[in-house]
Amino acid sequence: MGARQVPRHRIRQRITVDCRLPELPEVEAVRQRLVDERIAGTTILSFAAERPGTTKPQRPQEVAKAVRGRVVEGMRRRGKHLFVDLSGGYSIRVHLRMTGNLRIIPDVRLRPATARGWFVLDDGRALILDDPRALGTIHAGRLDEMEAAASAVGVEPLSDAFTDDLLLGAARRSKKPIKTLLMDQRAVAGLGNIYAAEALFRAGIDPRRESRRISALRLRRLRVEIVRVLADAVQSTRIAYRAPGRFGEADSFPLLVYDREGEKCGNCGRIIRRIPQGGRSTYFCPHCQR
DNA sequence: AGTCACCTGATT
DNA sequence: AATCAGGTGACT
Repeated sequence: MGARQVPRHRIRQRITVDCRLPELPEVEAVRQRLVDERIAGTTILSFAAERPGTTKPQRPQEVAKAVRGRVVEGMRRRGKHLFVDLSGGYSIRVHLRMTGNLRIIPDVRLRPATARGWFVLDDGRALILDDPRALGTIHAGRLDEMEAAASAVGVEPLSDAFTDDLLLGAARRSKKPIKTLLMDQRAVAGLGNIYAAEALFRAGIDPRRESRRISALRLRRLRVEIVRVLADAVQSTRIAYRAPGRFGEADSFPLLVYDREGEKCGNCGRIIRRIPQGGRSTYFCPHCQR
C-alpha cells in the first residue's frame, strides 16, 4: 500500500495488422489470399499432421482419407471458420483459434517447424496450417457434416441478415454484459476480444452494461459501428496482405482502445482502463462509454 | 453462468 | 519461475 500504481512501462510492440489475432477480418484476409494464390483447381494428394490435437476428435488418417484425390473447388468463410470446399460434396473446415495461419508454401519439404497440418497439392505446392501455439484445428468430411459442426454460428455481421431487429432481439434475450454477448459466436459471427471492444468504444457503450438494458437507439448505433469497424478492418487487412513490404502503421487499422491501458483516450483524453471480463481483458474509456 | 484446459512465446 | 495472451469446448 502507499505506493500509487505506476503505469507499467510499455515494451510490448503494438499489435499491428500482420500479427493481429484472427477475428473475422483476419480470417477473411486469409481466405482472399488463398483465392488470389489460385488454390482452386488443385488436387489434394495427401494430408498429414503430427499432433492428434490438430484434428481432434478425428484422426489425421481420417482427414487424409476424406481429402485424398479431391479437387479444391473454392474457399468460404463462416464466422471464424474457413471451409476449403472439395469435389464430390466434401469439405475441409479449419479454425485458426489464436495464432493460426492457413497458407500456401512452394514445397511441403520447406514447411516450418510450426506447421501443424499439411496438404500436398498436385502442382507441387502445399497448403499448411502454420500455428506456433498449436491450438488451430482441421477437420474434413462430407460438406454437410462440416457445416453442421459450425451450425451454432450466428448471423454474419457483414451480411444483409444482420439487421437492427436481430441485434435488438439477441440483446433483449440476454442478461450477459454486452461485450460478452458480442463475443458469443451464436449471436454474431466473427467478433472476438479486439473488435468487440473497438465497436463498443465507437458506439459509446460501456462493455459491462447488461445487454437487455440497452436502448434500441443505442443498439442501432452499435450495429452500425460493428459493421463499420469490421468492414474497415477487412479493407485495411486486405491491402496489407497484398503489399507485404508495407506492413505497419500506414496500412494498419487503428485500434482506439484495445491494448491501450493507461493511455489517453483519443476522444476525451481520459485514461483508458483494462478490466477482467469473463476471464479476458476488456479495454474501454469509462468516460466515453456509458 | 462461471472456470478450466488446450498451447507456447513473450514478458515480468 | 510464474504469469499472461485468448477462442472455444468441456466441465461444474
